[in-house]
Amino acid sequence: MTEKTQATRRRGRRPGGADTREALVNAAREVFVEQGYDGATVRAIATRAGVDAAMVNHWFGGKEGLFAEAVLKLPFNPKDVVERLLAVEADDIGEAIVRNFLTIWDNSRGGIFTALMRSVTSHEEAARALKDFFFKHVFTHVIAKLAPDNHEFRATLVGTQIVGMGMVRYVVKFEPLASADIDTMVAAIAPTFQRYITGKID
Amino acid sequence: MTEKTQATRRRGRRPGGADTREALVNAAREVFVEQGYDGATVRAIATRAGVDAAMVNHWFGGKEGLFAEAVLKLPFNPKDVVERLLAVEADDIGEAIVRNFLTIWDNSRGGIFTALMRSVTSHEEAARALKDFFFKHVFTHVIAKLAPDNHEFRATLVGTQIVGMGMVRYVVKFEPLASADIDTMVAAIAPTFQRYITGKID
DNA sequence: CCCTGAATTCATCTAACGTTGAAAAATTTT
DNA sequence: AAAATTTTTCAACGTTAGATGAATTCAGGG
Repeated sequence: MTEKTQATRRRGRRPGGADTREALVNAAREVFVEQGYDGATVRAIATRAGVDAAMVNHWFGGKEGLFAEAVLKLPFNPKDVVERLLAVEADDIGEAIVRNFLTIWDNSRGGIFTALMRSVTSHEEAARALKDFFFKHVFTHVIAKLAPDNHEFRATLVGTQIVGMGMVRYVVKFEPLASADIDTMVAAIAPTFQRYITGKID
Repeated sequence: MTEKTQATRRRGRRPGGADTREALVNAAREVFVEQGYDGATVRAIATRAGVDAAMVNHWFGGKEGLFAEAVLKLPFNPKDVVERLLAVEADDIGEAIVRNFLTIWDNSRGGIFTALMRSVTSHEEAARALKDFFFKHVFTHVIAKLAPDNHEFRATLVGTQIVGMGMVRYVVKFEPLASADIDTMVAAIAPTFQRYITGKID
């Protein structure tokens, strides 16, 4: 089995357009998701990418640089989400939030969300990144348009329910919520978002 | 400087009733809070406790045992919380939840909560502990008494908002929510809990 | 078609980790 | 008070991590 059709890897530059850099970023995303920052080893990432561990240093200056590139550089495409959220009527914003985020996160079976939370709880830089990027750029945008007052406080309230929803569904995986279909989640949670954005909060 | 008033520590049993075990548990709680499971080193914990790292093995069988003892053994006294929550009227349960949890957690400036989340996101055992212990024993108790139906689903909904509240307030520390006083938090979030427990969710 | 530079692997290096076993001192038991 | 037990430090081991420098191979410009 596993007949050696290829010669044993020799050193030196590899032929063809093999994009080592991209292979590393993809592998890193996977391994960071599965293992967290500390648990993920440079060697494991390099092995999965099919290259030598030294390439991490060559291309990213080290593990930290690869992490910044692979995990902190948005796996959740905020532009699209913001656009879709800005398109809905004020009364439908709660439902839109639940649907959009659950759809995105369910796609990776929660892996991306879990990785983000692992980073946020274990990595100072990641917590700042989430704060500045996610909340400030995504939410105050949407909320400044729809909320009557207290934009910033309302944005943080929305944040609590978003993060909590993901934590229970993907990280702690508490049933029956972890397996609930999206319609059920919408019925239960959308009113919370709706009130945090357009309702009375004091 | 640093005149050596004490003789250099010699080996052998120390005189007096110095409780090494307890010193280790306390130090471990601090270091696990600050560094998470992987980041916390046995040596750092032992140094803070003022003893040798080998004592961790002697008293707890290893790092894992110390973690179980220091972090997984309830820093939140569930008995008291459950009692207080069971005492309130059905219509006041939302406010009671916000007040009780924020009061407890604010006491440690969020350190205990942060440690728990770090453990939950990085440690399988901790996630299970939170699930079985916190949700099942604490919430289904309170909720089974007050909720009309769907006890388990309602309990998980409550969980989402509790965890999210703590994550934004203590871990990500997003303002203005992180510094909001408890009355403000009650006004904003209590209705969410109230609805998750006694309201319509489908 | 050579020659410079970029890409890649390999073999190490150093540092840090959790753990262990033996030695020594204090306490407890007999 | 001698013997047995418990507590503690110390030195060291085996592992594993991220990083590095030299050697080697390919690509591209003149």
